[in-house]
Amino acid sequence: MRTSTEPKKKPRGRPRSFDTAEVLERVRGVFMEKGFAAASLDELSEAAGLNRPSLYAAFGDKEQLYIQTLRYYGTTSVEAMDKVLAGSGTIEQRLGKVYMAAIDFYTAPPSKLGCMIVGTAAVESPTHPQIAAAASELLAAIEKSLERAFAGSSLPAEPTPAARARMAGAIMYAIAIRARIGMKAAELRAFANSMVPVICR
Amino acid sequence: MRTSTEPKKKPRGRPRSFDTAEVLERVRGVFMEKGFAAASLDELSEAAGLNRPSLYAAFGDKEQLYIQTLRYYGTTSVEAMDKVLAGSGTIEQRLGKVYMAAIDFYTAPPSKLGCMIVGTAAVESPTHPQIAAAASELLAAIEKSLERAFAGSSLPAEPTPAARARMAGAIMYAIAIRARIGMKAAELRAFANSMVPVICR
DNA sequence: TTAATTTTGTGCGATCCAGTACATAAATAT
DNA sequence: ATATTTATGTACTGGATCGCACAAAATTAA
Repeated sequence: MRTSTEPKKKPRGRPRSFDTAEVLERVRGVFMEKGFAAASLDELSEAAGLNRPSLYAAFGDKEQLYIQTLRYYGTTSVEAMDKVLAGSGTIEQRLGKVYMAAIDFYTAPPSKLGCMIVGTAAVESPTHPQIAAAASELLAAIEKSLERAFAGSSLPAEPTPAARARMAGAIMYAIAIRARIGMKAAELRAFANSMVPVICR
Repeated sequence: MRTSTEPKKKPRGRPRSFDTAEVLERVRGVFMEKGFAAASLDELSEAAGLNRPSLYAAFGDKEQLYIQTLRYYGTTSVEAMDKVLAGSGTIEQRLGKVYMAAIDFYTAPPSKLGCMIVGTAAVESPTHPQIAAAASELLAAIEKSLERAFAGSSLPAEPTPAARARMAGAIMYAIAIRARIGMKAAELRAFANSMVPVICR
C-alpha cells in the first residue's frame, strides 16, 4: 500500500505528517497493555500523535488498525528471531538466546505485557475471525522459523524438526502467558533454561 | 458452592430465584466467548436469566462477577483434573487422559473457546491486578495438582516433580491458546500425545 | 496564480454501557 | 394481620465510545 519500489513519486496532495511504522509502534503499546476490546480510539489516536479521522483514513477501523499492528509486531518479531537463530553457537545456545530475549521483552518494566499474539489476539479470536486468522498465521511463522533452525542443526532426526518446533513454540507461548500474569523474569529464565536441553535432546 | 452444610436456615426475606452455581456457569459462557472487556452486562444478565440489579446485589460489579466466575471455573477444572490424575493407569496414561479431556473441552463446538484463564484472564492482567492475582493462583493450583501426580509416580527423581509439572502445565496452556486461535482438535491431540512421553521420560 | 488533490483537526451525533434509584413482590417474624 | 427483610424489575442517568461530516491546510499540477 506504499509507493512501492520507492519511485520518488510526488504524492500529489498534502503530505502525511507521520510515519506508518512509527504509528504502528506507538499504537502497539496501547493494544498490548489494554488489549483490543478495552483500547479506545481516543487512547490510540493520542498515543499515535494523530487524530481519529487520520487514523481511519490511513488504517481503517479499529479492527483493521489492530490487525496491521499485530502483523507488524509479528513479522518484526519473527525477523528478530530468525536473526538470532541464524547466528553462531550450538542450537541449544541459539534457542536459549531466543528465550532470553523474549523474556526480556515480555517482562520489560514498568508492566509485564507478554506477547501481543498470545496475550491479546487470542481473546478476540472467537468473535473476530480476521484477528484469529492473522494470529494463526503468525504463530505458524514463528514455528516455521524454529523449524528451519532445527532442520539446519545436527540434532537426531527424531523427533522431527517440525515436532521440535511445535514444542519450542509451546514453551514460548507458556512463557508469554505467565509473564503477562505476573511471573518474575528470573523464574521464567530458569524454566526456559530447563526446557532447552529437553527440546534439543 | 451450594447451600453448604445444608443448615436449613430460613433466610428471612424474599428467597432468591436463582442458584449461584448455575448463574456462574451461564455467565461463564459469555465471558469465555467475548472476554471480560467485550462482555456487556446486558449480555451477562440475559444469559444469567436475571436482571442487572440482581447481578450487582449478588456478585458485585463486572470485575467481581468475572473473578468469581473465573474462580468457579478454575476450581472445578482443577477438581476434575485431580480426579483423572488420581485414577488408575500409568502416569503417562493419566496425563494423556487429562490432555484429551482438556482438548475435548477446549475445542467443543460450535466455537472453540480454549481455557478461560489463558484465553481471557491473561489479557486483563496488566490493567486488573485482582484478575491477575486470581489467574496466577489458579495456574499455581493446576501445577500443584500435576506436581502431586508426578510426586506420587515412580518416574525418575530427576527432573523433579515440580519441573515436570511446570512443563506439563506449559503444554496445556499452549494447547489452550492454539485451540482458541482455531487449531483443529486432531492436531492438538497429536501434539499432546507426542509430548506426554517427553514429560514422563 | 489558480485548480485539483490529499491530509488534518474540530466537533458532532447516535449508540451503547455501567451502575443505581425506586417502587413492587415474596418471604419470615411478632 | 402487620411489620420487617430481602429479592426483583423497570427505568433512568451520566459518561464514554465509535465512526464520520465538514471546513481548513498543505502540497502538486497546469
